[in-house]
Amino acid sequence: MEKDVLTKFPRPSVTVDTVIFTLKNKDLKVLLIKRSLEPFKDKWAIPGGFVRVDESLEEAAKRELEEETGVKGVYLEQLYSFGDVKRDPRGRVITVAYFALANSDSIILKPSTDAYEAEWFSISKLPPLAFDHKTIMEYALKRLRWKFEYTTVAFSLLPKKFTLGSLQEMYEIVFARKFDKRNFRKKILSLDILEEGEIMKDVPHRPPQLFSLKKEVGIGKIVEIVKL
Amino acid sequence: MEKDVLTKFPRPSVTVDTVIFTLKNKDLKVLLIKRSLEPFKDKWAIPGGFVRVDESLEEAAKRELEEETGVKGVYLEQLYSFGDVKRDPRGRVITVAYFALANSDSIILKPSTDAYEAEWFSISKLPPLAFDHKTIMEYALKRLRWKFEYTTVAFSLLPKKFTLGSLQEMYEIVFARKFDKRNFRKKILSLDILEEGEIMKDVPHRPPQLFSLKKEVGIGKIVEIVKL
DNA sequence: ACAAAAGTGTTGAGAGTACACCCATGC
DNA sequence: GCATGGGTGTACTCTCAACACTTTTGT
Repeated sequence: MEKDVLTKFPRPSVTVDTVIFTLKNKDLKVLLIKRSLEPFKDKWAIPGGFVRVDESLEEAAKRELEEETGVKGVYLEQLYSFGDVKRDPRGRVITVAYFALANSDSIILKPSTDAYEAEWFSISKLPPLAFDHKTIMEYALKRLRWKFEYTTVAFSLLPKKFTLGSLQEMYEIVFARKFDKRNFRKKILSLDILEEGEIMKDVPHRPPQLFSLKKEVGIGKIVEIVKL
Repeated sequence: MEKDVLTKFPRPSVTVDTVIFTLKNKDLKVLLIKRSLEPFKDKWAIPGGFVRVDESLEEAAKRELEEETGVKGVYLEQLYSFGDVKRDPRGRVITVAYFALANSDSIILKPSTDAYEAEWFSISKLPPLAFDHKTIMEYALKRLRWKFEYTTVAFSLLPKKFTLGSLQEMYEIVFARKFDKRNFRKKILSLDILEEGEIMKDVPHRPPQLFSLKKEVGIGKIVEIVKL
């Protein structure tokens, strides 16, 4: 009797789709895969797949992410669930979207196979996307900017040790605007979330101070990084 | 062939659960229903139900909400999706949680039936909850406070015309602290989101100015209402 | 007259913004 | 010596926070 209620209703399929951001060549990029099957054959899509019965939503997202990028331990958070009746022409499919931030140095993309091609796209030059993935992408970008403004997630896109210059450059890429160098540095340092490391060597200019995020701060902490 | 992929994986059940907040007797309340069936028989739970194949997630949440409270047109937004493997002992059930804000004057609770009882609980005196509903509730409360701080959603809990006093009282209830009257009024008025209405009559004290939210502002707009 | 809530201004502290030049290194 | 990013301070403005008394009405 208890289980009856679960079988009484037709069940939708559930997928997870993960928008994976990285920073490459001074540009903000997302990973897309080219579909090799109908529907939307040869269109680009956000990587994802079906949730298995023995894994949680987050586990599913992590598994798919690792399958696609060979990377573990990236920053991952749930974005939103999309469940319009007709979002997938094959039938009723609800997707739980995630967004991830990966340091591009640590990513080893699986080589493209017959089954699919994967490629990094600049967010300013996205191709047409399958399903409702354009909506998901817009949602992810909004969330990314918000997270950059109010939390420490940005540091997950940088190596452990970084310069204030590279941090500022990253913010300028994500917000597509310049910040005043003195004000930016003053603001970041006043947050008391960084600790000094060594001085970088062998650079063709004045050697910069390296910083790292204080261990006790952690990724994702809310701190109002940038007040525009 | 296209449909094969949907049947290849066992499909989970999908529900929507909606945390419905209201303001009653100077207290922040949520609507809970008492379960009449196992599992968790006689425990209190967040109202919800299964998503039908022919309705979107939001439509499902609206339908359930109307069934429970007889109210349409309340503020409703998606909260988060919870999908731990063992969150429901009956089997794999993923729930998409919503949160809603309803003006208590406009709510007509369905009378309790054999099937279930519904009751408003003060958020400071919640009973033990079924499933993972405690987690969902905590999540909803966090989101509520955030939304009050940064957006205009609060106005959906008030009648169309309200006094600054009642607005401040509501904020004090939600944040469980006092605000300075002069600073609060100054801040709200400086946002330029209100318009003046009549003067309230027949009150046993100085008659207050009534205000309403400017039509062009709308519920949910981001404005940094309160900077604590 | 008194109870009850409405209404009203000023000041000091801290944060945000605008702005320009010198520094240390590799080549 | 020159190209390249790194590093630094001040003055103005604006917002936030603290704080107490008078007004208008109904009873």
